[in-house]
Formats: sequence, C-alpha cells, structure tokens
Amino acid sequence: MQKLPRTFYDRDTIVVARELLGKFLVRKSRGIRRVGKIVETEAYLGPHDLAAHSARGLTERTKIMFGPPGFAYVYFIYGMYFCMNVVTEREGHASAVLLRAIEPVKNIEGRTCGPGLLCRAIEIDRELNGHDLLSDDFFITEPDEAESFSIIKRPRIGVDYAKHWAKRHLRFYIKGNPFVSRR
DNA sequence: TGCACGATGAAC
DNA sequence: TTCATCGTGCAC
Repeated sequence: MQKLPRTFYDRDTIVVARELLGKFLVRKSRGIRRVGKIVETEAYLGPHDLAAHSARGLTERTKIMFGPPGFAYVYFIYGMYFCMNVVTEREGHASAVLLRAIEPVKNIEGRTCGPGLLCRAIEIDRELNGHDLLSDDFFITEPDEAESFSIIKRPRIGVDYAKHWAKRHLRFYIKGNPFVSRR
C-alpha cells in the first residue's frame, strides 16, 4: 500500500479531484484501521471560485486552505456534520478537494454516501483539521489493485449561491458506483 | 455583540 | 419542502 506523496496534492485541483477517485482513504483511531475507497469528489478552485470557502479570504476557519498541499481541511456545517477536504496546489493558492463519498472497504459501519456521513463513518472530526495526510493515522493510498472505471462530471451540490460557478462541472464520481451520494 | 445562513441529511 | 443545530463571518 503506497501512501500518496506530497507531490500528488501539489498539482492542478481538478486533476487531483479526478485522480483521488478509486484511492483508499485510511483512518486509524482507537486502535482500529478503517478504510474506504473514494468514489465521489468536488474541486474548489481558490478565492476566485465563489463556491469555495476561501472566496471569503484568509480567516481563522479557512487558513488551512491557504496552507501547503496534502493537509486535511475539516469544517463543521449545519450545526451537526463535518466535511473533509484535502488541500491542493501551492501554499497560498487556497484550493481543495471535498471528499463526498467513499465505498466501505474495511471496518466501516453506517452509511458513507455524502460528506457528512462519510466523516461520521470513518471518524473524522474537528480534531483532524490541519492534520498532515502524510501522517501514519490519517492518509490516502493507492488501491491494492488498479481498477478501470469511467468518470462522470456534474455541477457541485449545494452551491447555488455561487452564481456562474454553480454551473461548472467540478463534481466527479465513479460511473455506476452505488455509494455515490447523488446521481 | 448580535444574527443570518450554510460544500447536509432525514423526515414528511 | 421543512427542519435540526451551531460555528463562522460580517453587519452594526
């Protein structure tokens, strides 16, 4: 199992969002190693992207997005859910990829289709905001066996307020995968 | 210091 | 379509 290197994340955000599909998200907590295959992502391109949190500038909440690539940006939403992103591109670019759904691979209970459910199932919370994804308890790897699949592009979910940015096809998912949150 | 609202999910 | 639930960001 090969842990993705920093250089994987330090690339164009759309490329990272597409290539994260099929990769394994690994989370070790309380002595349990949980693994899920990433099947749905969304790209947030930086401060000029009106749907991105970084469009509001550098704040206490978004400072992780403005940091170096390969770190987790975890935020609290709607008073009850966490969402998990990986920071991409060079420091200061403020771009990230939201993980929207995973397919259970190992030690995962409950539903995982949707960013909030995904975090609940694999035990991601505010403690992991800013966590290095090259660490030993939270990282992403190549899958055991390479798999062939088609990638579907659609508009991102829940960003209708972002004017023309809401229409862009920046959501990606594995065609036909039953764990995708919405088709 | 107050308040509107959100990169959600579930119920109705 | 409505609601639970609360931190963030911005108005005042």
